[in-house]
Amino acid sequence: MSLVPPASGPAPAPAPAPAPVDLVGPVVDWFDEHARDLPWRAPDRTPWGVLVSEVMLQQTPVVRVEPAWRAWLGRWPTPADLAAAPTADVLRAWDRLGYPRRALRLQECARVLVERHGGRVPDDEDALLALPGVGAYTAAAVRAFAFGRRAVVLDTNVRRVLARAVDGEALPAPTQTRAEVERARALVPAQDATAARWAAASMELGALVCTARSPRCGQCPLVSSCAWVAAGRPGDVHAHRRRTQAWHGTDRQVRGRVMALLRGSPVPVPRHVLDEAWPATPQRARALAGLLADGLVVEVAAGADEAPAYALPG
DNA sequence: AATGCGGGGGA
DNA sequence: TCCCCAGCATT
Repeated sequence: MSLVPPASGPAPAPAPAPAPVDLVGPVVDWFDEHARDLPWRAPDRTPWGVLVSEVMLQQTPVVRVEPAWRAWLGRWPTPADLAAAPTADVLRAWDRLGYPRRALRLQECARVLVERHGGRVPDDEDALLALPGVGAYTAAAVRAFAFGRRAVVLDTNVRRVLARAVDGEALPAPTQTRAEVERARALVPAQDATAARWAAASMELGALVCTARSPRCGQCPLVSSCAWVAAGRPGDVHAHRRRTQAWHGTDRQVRGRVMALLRGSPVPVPRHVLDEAWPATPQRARALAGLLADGLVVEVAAGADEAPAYALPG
């Protein structure tokens, strides 16, 4: 067989682009060996269980989600169960997973499922995206992991794997770009089952091997083709644009303090008790106003000559 | 595109 | 200490 075009006839087609290295095969094979045994991957999982796990995992690490997820599903095994629960119970069960607005939205989501989807989780992309607290990532993840459907699952792990293996960069850009989504889409296998497997496998590789710090390249199924390794593992070109989120003394810390106080109190908390929780008055007022606006805290009517008290809603 | 939004644990 | 973690909603 010769690659030389015939001397006559139509002009030769332009040389085809070099065949892209297969990322899917090695990563899926690696996953078959190294996948963690997580409860939301168990055969008896439900779509609702998968959805709950995905919402909890939005910015909270797996090790902290796992026990919370077990307790949550034991208490509210279906959307109808969560929809009927007092919101204060929901926020207390959320405990310290962080970003308690997620708990509020998860309950709103359960109520929408009951009212508009017969108490079931839909497998339709648009229906999922319309649910409170469900964005592009979560909708895709639920489709892939709960229903085994093809979806573009692009989370922080997959972004990092592709930034390294394909772009040769240490870390992806701080904010996700349209081009990244399109590239990820082009990589997703055509078959539903394979696509769902690739989604789980690429995320797992990022979580266990291709980690943000101290990646374990010696254990990586892509090491021989990785552009970042080939380039000598250069530093992060986006480092100058990453701002570290301040924490101490921020409104967020005050909000967290107030929520912890209210979670721990079976009765409404008078204003003066909150005053002791955080001495800086303008900041405390700002945080409280924000919590009230978010619906995470309600003001409880007090006696005629008493200062107001505060509690979790519902 | 940029911000605000919790909390904890490993490097 | 710093930084990262299966993001979302709002501006």
